[in-house]
Amino acid sequence: MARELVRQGGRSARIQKEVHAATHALLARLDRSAITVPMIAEQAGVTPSTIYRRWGDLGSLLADVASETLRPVSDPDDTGSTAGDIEAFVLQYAEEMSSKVGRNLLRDVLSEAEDTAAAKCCRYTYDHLDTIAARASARGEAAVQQDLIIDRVIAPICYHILFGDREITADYCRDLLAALPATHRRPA
Amino acid sequence: MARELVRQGGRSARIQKEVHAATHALLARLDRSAITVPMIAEQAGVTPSTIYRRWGDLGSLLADVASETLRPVSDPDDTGSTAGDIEAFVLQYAEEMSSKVGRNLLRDVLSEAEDTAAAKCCRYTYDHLDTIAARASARGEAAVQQDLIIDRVIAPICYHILFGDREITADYCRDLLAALPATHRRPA
DNA sequence: ACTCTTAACGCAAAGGATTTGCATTAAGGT
DNA sequence: ACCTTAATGCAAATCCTTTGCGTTAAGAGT
Repeated sequence: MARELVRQGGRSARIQKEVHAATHALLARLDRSAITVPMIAEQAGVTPSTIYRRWGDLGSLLADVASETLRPVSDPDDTGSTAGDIEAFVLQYAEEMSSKVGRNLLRDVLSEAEDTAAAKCCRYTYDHLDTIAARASARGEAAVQQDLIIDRVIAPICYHILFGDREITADYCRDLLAALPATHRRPA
Repeated sequence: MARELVRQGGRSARIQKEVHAATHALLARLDRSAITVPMIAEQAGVTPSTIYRRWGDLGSLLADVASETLRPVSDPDDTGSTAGDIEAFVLQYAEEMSSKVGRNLLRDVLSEAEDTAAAKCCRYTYDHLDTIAARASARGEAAVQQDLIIDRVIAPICYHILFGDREITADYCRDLLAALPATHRRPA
């Protein structure tokens, strides 16, 4: 993970953007194992030593980029009901993460010893559930139990993606959702 | 992950053992990020190129060693009841995996693109549950639902270890177990 | 037991990646 | 506008990784 910079404006910010963009571009057309720091540096128009000094090594840079990629661009869909919001969010999460690129992003984020990137990604999930919970309370619906959704739905999805011991289908996700307490699921 | 060797006896086997042992020894006294292939090679008394040719890179070797380390040395404890067996197994799993070394092993195993090591580790868990299930059926107890234990207990434990968003305590594990269907838990 | 084939290894040179010292540039504060 | 120093660029030094070629020994066949 990148250390926090003291100077965040101008050149530093521009270089960070260039390096991230270069990494994306390379990830899009090359296998992860074929990508090197000097390659990224060249594509970004910086010297390798800049990347080494800011990010430490390739793994940290990839983790940083991955956690940035996984940052949600918008709030989860508002379907009108809490159960619907949760289902929509979970299905989208599962689809995104179980794809080949999603699995790679997950791996990059989780394989760093410094778990800043992992914490960031984890927070995105909690944030989405917060948003859904806020809507629920605005509608006067029962409170959303975040932890239960993480433990009973998100966690098994991640487990199977990482260990590769089963396919993540929409039906499987719906089964997980159906096993939640009644306040969190759609009426059957 | 190591490719499968055509010749498995004599020298090859000895070298594999030496390299694994050397990796263990280094892992025990150095930070993972400080370990290199040449270091392992020297400690094992082989040339680096041998390691590169057999394992490909450091990550694959570490994944191989980690999956070997995680191989269980014995069957799960027989506590006399299925619920007891499950609880004992889960608590031990959680303790082993949530420790610093356990977390590192998990990371090493999961960060490889080739998921042979991950599949191996995953299988160990299933095998243990199989053993517990066989005992249950020998005792005439209800069948153990493997998948349910993976999804509802093992998966959340792994999720929180990997993302670092909460401590894994014995109480937390027991809470997960208590939420299982009655046939899988201890009487309250 | 002996031979044969070739997988796996050791060695060393070549090719890259990573680190580091020093000069330069430019953020952010005065 | 000036000053301090964080962050970068450059290049040399170091270390890791790959590769060609000769050697060793595993496993099959006789």
